[in-house]
Amino acid sequence: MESQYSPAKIEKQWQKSWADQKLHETPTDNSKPKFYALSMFPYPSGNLHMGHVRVYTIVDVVARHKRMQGYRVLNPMGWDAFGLPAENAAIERNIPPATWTYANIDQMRDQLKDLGISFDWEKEVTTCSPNYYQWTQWLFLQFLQMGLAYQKEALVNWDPIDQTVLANEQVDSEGKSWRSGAKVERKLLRQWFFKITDYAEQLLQDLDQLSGWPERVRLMQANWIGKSVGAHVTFTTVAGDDLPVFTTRPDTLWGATFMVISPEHPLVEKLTTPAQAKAIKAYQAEAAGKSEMDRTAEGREKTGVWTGGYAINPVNGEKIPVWIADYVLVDYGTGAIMAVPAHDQRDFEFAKTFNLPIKPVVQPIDKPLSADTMTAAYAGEGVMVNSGPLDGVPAGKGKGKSVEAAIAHLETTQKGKGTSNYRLRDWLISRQRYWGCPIPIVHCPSCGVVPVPDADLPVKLPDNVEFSGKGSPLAKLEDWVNVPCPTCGTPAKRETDTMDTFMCSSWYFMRYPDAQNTGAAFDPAIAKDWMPVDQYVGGIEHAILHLLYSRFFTKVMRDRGLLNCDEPFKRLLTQGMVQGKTYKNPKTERYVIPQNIKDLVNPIDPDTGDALEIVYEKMSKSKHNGTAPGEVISKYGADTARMNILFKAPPEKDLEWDDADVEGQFRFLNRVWRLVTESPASSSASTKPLTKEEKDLRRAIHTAIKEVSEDLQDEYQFNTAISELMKLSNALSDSGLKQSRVFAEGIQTLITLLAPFAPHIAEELWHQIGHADSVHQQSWPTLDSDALISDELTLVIQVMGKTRGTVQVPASATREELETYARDSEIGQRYLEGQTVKKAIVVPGKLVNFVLG
RNA sequence: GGGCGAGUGGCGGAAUGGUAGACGCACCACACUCAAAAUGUGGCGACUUCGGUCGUGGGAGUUCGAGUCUCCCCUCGCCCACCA
Repeated sequence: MESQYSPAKIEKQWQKSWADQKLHETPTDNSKPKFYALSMFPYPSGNLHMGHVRVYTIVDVVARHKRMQGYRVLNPMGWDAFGLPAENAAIERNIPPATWTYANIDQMRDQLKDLGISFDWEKEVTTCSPNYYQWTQWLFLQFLQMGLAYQKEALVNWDPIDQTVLANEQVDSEGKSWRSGAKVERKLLRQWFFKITDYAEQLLQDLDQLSGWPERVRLMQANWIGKSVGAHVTFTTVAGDDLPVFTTRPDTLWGATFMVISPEHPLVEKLTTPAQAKAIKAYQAEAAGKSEMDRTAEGREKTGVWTGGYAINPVNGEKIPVWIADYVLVDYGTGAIMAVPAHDQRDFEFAKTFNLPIKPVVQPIDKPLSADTMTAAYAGEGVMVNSGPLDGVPAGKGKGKSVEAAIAHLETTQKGKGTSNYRLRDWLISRQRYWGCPIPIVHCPSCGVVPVPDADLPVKLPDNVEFSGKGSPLAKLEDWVNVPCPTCGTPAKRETDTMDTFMCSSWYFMRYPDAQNTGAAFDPAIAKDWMPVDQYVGGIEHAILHLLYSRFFTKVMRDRGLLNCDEPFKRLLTQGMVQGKTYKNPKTERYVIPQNIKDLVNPIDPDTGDALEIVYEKMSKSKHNGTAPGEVISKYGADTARMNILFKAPPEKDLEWDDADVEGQFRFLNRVWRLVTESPASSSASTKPLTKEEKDLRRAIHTAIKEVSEDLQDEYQFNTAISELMKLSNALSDSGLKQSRVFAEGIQTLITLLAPFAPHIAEELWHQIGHADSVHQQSWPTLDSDALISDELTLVIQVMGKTRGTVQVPASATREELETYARDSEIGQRYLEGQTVKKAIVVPGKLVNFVLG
């Protein structure tokens, strides 16, 4: 029994035992309440890193705790397996993407199993497997049927070397492709889109339901959706074409002195006069070469060209010039603005640059504005002037009255209407890539866009593809591309674009509860039972895209009758980054490899002799600051790795990983091991009343139950939960009550409370103290609140709000008695001698504060 | 420019308006050892005339009492941003 704690020996053994017992399989017994624990599934890069260890450990503690609380828990895992790295591997190493991906998955699955995470592997999903992407394709067709998937010409990032579209995230801040390094072009291409904008208002409104989400994630989503309230106003070109604009300041319509439309606006050509044609063409060409990043950079000088054309202001019939400028974006609003230089800073700068008229229509009460003397646009309060029917209306903060009045005027005169505009744009889902889910569409010369019939799904990715790195390999496969039209049978061509991988990850959590279903994406009854996810855990980097897309999918599936929840994730925990310890030379800005440093406390650069700074930064090879989870596990065991990552910081905060700290956690587990294994196998079965020492120990035990339970209840505070376990362990060691039944209760409690955090050692010790069943199938310890009651309490004595000392008093003392105890105590006498007590503030159970006169 | 967070010992971090620094790391001393490691015990905010005094980024305020609440300022981090 008194062997040494040897994680290598026990961890493998228990992992196997749990798998054999199918301990983590999702129960099918619906009598228990459900709890769906979900962690963001990883991209199978091949190696687990510390960030993975952190998420999956967190979700595992939650899942194990919920099981012990009597829930039926679903804790699944899968692989976000499509994506560029597999194609790059194929190009660089001549390995098929599938082979590379599946090998990585096998390796990472083993690494996850080494960590002892209680995933139900029966529910595993892999997005690149045909039995998964068949249903991604089916979902695409549902969207198509619902009118939520469409094709349109769009300006996209085009890499001229690799000949593919790139996502915005794949273009660096200098507008270059992350892979080829080529300057990315803006190219107008026919692409597939999802109409997420139809759900913009719901996606915004329903953020209010998400009280279990971090406030900042909700704000980020709200920012991203970017609702602005204003009016849609139709200007007319002199030639008679409608030229609508969106504005948040319809009250300033009378101050519009020119219009600006984006260089890509469809009316540019028609508006341009022959004299201006050359300048316009040149400007358009220049704008096309710039990435959106370049065009929208702050502080840029205003540029633009007059088309030579004019438009009519609908409210006053004024004829105003129409310019093009790249600060107006084609895909925001209507791609055109009315410019009110007197009250909008951008318009003001533009007017100053090109010497265009400025006409104030809001006058501040105190000092009137004049177009000649203004140095900046005025956006403050005032009274409407020069604005026809609006004259005299107050324009204030929030622009209240004047905006309402303007909208009312526009609506009665039918020149515009109040509306909202969103920053959110439709989701471009097509990619000219091989390693993605094929879009199940056939383009037929006579029938047009034809969906592949459900019975013919999945449209499988062909094997034996050549990877050159230039363009989409699918487009070059003649015998794959050429197919008969599903409708008319005449020769037609397959869609060669694949889907954005975010498509695959937008519904994986709906698939998990029914992961093995071969006849449907999921059984709606099963999905309705398990959804929504009760606790989602993942990185903050997905705060916008993945979470927004998943929310969108959920709403669409609900509208399709396949789900009955509005939101997919009831609670969200965004865990912080795991940073590594770096030794940085502040002079040379270089990172020094730790092995070269002898003194780890006051390190010196071995090359230059400079003192090094210790800073924690994101783990990366170039900084020599990565620690592979496998190294920690083989040296100290998974339990120590888990404990350290949970203890070092609260889950939402960035965590500074230092290999040296691991020792501390290993020491703690060793102490627990010795505490348990060196205790007598049986304790006295006495029924005598408890001694004071026993009562004290019992209070420590139940305090631990209370604190750990609370730390796992609302906000997850694993770090303080573990410190409570340490306190309990210390209390047991210090108690000297090894023979007592209370001590036995303490040991049993300690092991049970420890189980979610360090599952292997808890299981081993549970068996060592004589149990045959699994600790993970025990009920979570129940709190005996009577055990928390103490006969005595420590009364704090304050004088004028300053703490002067404490005194032990009976817990039953009344207010008056507490005051007397404090006054008569040594401390009280010392500080109150010769003083007049004006009043005494008594906080029962806490303190007495004497206010002197 | 707009919005949201956060600033506590050498370090990570604890603190329902009520003994600031729990728990741990590092460090120091002692015990055990031929020695080291491991382990155990004790110490560990600063100043101090050993009575105390000061101390949670800075400044004011509310309160019997403020790390915590209010206002102003500083610094750092994140999100959005020529968004009409």
